[in-house]
Amino acid sequence: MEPAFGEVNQLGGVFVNGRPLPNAIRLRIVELAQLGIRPCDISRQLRVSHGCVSKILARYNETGSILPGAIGGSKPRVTTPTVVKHIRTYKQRDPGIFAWEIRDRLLADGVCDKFNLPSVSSISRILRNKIGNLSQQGQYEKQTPHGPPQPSLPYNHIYSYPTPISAAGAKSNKTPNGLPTVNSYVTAPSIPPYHPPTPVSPYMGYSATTSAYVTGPTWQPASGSALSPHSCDIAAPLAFKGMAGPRQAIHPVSASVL
DNA sequence: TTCGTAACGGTTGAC
DNA sequence: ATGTCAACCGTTACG
Repeated sequence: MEPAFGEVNQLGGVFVNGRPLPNAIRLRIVELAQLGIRPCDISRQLRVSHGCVSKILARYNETGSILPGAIGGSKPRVTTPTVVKHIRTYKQRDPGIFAWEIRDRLLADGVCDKFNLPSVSSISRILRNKIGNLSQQGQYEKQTPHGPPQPSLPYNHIYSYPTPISAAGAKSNKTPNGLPTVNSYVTAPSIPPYHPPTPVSPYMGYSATTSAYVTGPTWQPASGSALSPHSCDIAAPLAFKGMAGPRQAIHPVSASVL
């Protein structure tokens, strides 16, 4: 269960333990830094620990992305893209093939050795989840081992912001009623750019300050920064220029195919 | 005083 | 359907 309210840090800011700061704040941190504000001042102003400011800024400098890293999941240890590809081929050539036969073939064909040979149940799962109806394949093509570091934009209903860029983060995967909202942030422009200050925001400090809502011109991050080169079109994703570093800053749009 | 970072308690999600 | 576990989270405290 997600907490309805977060905890309060030493600076009076609200956070949810174990969860990333909302993108609105992450973005604000970067914006302020680009405006020349010192990290320690950003920390105080936004009531985010300096450790966190430091980390977000460092990551931004390194990857160009304000997004948190991919949380959870596990790397496929055996079901690499190559393996999946072979399994698909076997299945295409012989739709009636059994998982254990596929397993044997992977070994026989040298696709896997005995150490990385998927179990029969893994193969079954691949068949089920990644290949399924062979007529509509292809969606799983060329994924990095960990898949796209699915920017965990989700969650956020507890921090909901009225800032213009909230489009980038104000999205929850599972709505309270359990409806899986799909990629709402991609189509974010459809949401009204400005709700008046939300009364629900637990971020007291943030919403209280005058600078909080980055209203109007103020928020325009200087000259064509990486944040929003063009203020036109899709608001959200622009914040994430995709110079993929080691961490692979993936563009939210491309990351959310489905 | 500022800032980088390890330790910590926490959540997540592919397997 | 459920449990495991390695990934990431932000805060705190130390240097």
